[in-house]
Formats: sequence, structure tokens, C-alpha cells
Amino acid sequence: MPESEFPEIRNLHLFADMANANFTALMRASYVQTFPPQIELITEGERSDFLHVVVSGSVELFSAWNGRETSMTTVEPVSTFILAATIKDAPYLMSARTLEKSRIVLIPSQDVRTIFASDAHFARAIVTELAQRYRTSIRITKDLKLRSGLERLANYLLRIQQSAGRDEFDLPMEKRRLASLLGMTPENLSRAIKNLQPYGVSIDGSHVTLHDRADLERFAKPSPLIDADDA
Amino acid sequence: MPESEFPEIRNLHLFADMANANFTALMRASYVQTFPPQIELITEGERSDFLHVVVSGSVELFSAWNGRETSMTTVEPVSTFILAATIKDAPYLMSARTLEKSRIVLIPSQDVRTIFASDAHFARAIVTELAQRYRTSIRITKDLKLRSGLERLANYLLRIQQSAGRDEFDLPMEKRRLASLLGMTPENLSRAIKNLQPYGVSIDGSHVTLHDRADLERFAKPSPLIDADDA
DNA sequence: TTTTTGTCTTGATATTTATCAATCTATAGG
DNA sequence: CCTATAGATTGATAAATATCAAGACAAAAA
Repeated sequence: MPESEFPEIRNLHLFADMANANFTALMRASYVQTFPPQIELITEGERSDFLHVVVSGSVELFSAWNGRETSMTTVEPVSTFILAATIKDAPYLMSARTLEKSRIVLIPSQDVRTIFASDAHFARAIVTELAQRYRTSIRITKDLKLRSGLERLANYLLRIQQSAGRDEFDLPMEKRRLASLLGMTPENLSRAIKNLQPYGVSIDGSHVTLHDRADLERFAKPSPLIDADDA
Repeated sequence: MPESEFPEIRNLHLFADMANANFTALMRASYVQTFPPQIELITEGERSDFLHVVVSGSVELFSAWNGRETSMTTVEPVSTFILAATIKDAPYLMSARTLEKSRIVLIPSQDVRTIFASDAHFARAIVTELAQRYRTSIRITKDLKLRSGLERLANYLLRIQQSAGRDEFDLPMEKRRLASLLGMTPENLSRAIKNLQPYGVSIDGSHVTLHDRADLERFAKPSPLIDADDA
């Protein structure tokens, strides 16, 4: 793969502390590829041959069962996905597809495991990454089990408001996909948006305005133990 | 702490490979305590001062929000809990209470982090453990988002049937708690059990009989990507 | 520009799930 | 043995959510 990609990958927390030789070895063994939108990169159940790194574009992780499908998360640059499957040498539990034209680095899983076994810095970085992801997954379970769809939407809006820093912002994805992410149907999301109007929420197309954050918070009751990135 | 507890802890995958001196240091710094049933050991939001190991008895991890509570998992001997919070030095995302009289080893989180930073074998064992837990958490999310309550119950029964190895077995917990674990109310669990009768399920008290596993499977459609321990 | 395609919304309806209230049942104490 | 007590069940009802069908809208293709 071209060396031009090295720096931003090296800057990832996951790879930042590992021995130079090991990093170079990993990169030498890797491939970079640019994929068009809507390409299924991996399919759940397959063997995890590569650790993937999204360098540009974005990737959706999703899962299907019995003819149904649900969106699990979106992977933005620069970060990795399916680390746990790679480490455990186990089948993928989620599928992945590009959402837009995306540049993906493919690092052979076998090399990752080999270097993981010999590079303590790398191993420790993996620990931190997995602990973080595990905690995020626990938060998602709590969100799903403890809240109604309307409450999930309200808290979701507060979370992106937080990261946007303003009371007006755009939804970062199609409503169709947002509905799936929140665990509801598109029809229900439409109605949920209406049901939040009394709390000062107005959404026009993908443009969101929170007219009264305090009011919405009274309804949503956000908790750092569910909604924070980490706290 | 008494040395008599050492062997079974040492046998845990998590501690099996670490340097002897480090293991001994960890154990020296630790406490063992026996708790009566229904004692809240930790409360979500608190700082993670100790990594906990259940040596005997059992512990429920649960979470609450806005007056609601949900059961997240049960921890059986011998295994650890709140490893991720310990490693990240972050607040607990779940609370824990003893279900019965339980013997718990408390290992100071600071010592765990110190040794994690210096003992590569320990770090690698933590990776494996966290990867496993992360994957389990992903399975739970899929179970919740892709299946109805009835489907979750059906697959749950097939899973414990699998581990029991026979078509007759006992529910390993109160129905009340099972309902919470499956993300439904106790009333709904009662009705769900009835609704599985056409598929050969009969439950008398806590005694379960699956008269026709194949029939139940046709309904439940179990998937290794949701229901297996790992595959 | 027009057409096409897919998303989004809305209304009507059905299903699922929760809530409330009233037993019923098992069981641990007295 | 007999009661308290908590869990479990049942029925009635309400609320939440999904499904189906139609139409509105908007983005992409012709």
C-alpha cells in the first residue's frame, strides 16, 4: 500500500504506540482500496480475514435476521472496525457496507494477531479500544431496554446537539437509517418527530432546530451513564 | 486475603498467564468478603475502585433509569465483572447485587491497571476477555432489535436447553428476573410462555419441557450469530 | 426539463407490549 | 399447622409500535 496513507493510520490511538517495525510490517501487508457507495464489504458469518480501517467516506455496520435488518452503527474516518472478530479469529457478527465512496485499508487479520501477540504496546492499545467499544455497546443495550422509541429519539437529538455545539444542526444520516439505528420503523420516526414538537423540536427535512433545550431535557432525562461518550 | 482462594482465581483465563510475582501482588492487595443475598455491591455511576471476582454464589448486573430497572446479566463463579470500567478508570455503567450468599474477591483497580501496564501476558488476556464480552453485547443488541419478545423467549429456551443437554430442565432464575433479562414485563412473559405451547413448550413452575425441539426451532430460527457462545 | 425513483409522511388498522387490578400459588415464618 | 408474603397468572384495558396503502416530496437520471 502507498506510504501516503501511513500517517493518519499511525495517528490512531490503536496504532500510535506500537513499535515502528511492527507498524511498518502491518502496513506492508495491507491493501488500500476505494469502494463505491453501497458496496457490501463484509457479511456477517464470514471469517474475519481483514481488520478494516476507514480512511475516508463512511461505513455502516448492520445486521440481519429472518428477513429483518437493523443498523448497528456508522463508522467514520479514521477508525477501525471488526477488531474483536479479528482478535478472536471468529466470524463477523455484523455486516458492513459503504455509505458513500470510501477508502478502506485492509490489514490481514493474521498479521494483526501475530503482532498483537508480540507487541505489548499494541496489545494495550487494543485493550483500551475494546473496553471503550464494550462500554458503548452496554450503553446501547440500556438505551434500548430502558427507554421508549420517543425517549430514544429525544436523547439522540440531545446527543448530536451536544456534538454540534449549536441548537440548529443537520441529521447526519437519512431518516430511514436513523429509524433503524434507534430501533423503530421510518413511519414511527416520522410520528415521533411530531410528538416532540411540544418540547420545542422542529425538523424540516434533515434540518433540526431545538427551540428549548431545557424543555427537551426535562422530557428526555439524558444520563451520562447512557448518553455520554465516556463518563 | 487467604491463599486458599488463589488457585481458582489463578485458573481463570484472565489470570492464568501472568507473571507469578504480579499475580501474587494482585492477590496480596485484594480482599475477600462474603456477602448475604440481595446486597448491592456496586452502584452505576460510582468510580470503579475494585475489579470484582465472584468465587461462589452469583451476582446480578442491572441498570436503572428514570425509575425503571432492567437486568443485564448474571455473573456466575468463577468470573470477573466490571473489567472494562476498571481498565478505563471510568464509572460503572451497571450496578451489581448478590443473588444469593456470595464470596467476592475485590482487587483494587489501581493495582490491576498498574500490572496491566507492565505485564504483557495479562494485557493479552484482558484483550481476549474484553473481545468476548463485546461480542456478547453485540449479540444482545441484535436479539433486542431484530426479534420480538416471543422470539427472544423461544431462542432463550433453546439456548439453555443446549447447555443443559436435555429436553427437560429448570429455569435458572425467577421468571420475574428472566422477564427483565429478556426485556419484557412478568405479565408478558407469562403470556409468551402460553403462546409457545403450540410449539411443544410446557413450563410448570420453573420446570421446562421441550416436547419438540425441531418444531420450536422452526419458530425460533436460532442463529449462531446471535445465540451461540462464540461461533 | 421531464421522468423516474426512492424517501418521507400520513391515515387507517393490526399487532405487540405495557399497565392495572384481581386472584392464585407457593413458600417461608410464626 | 396456619398464616403472611412475594411471585406468578389472568383478564381487561391502554399505550406503543408495526404494517399496509396512498400520496407528497425530493433527488437523481433521462
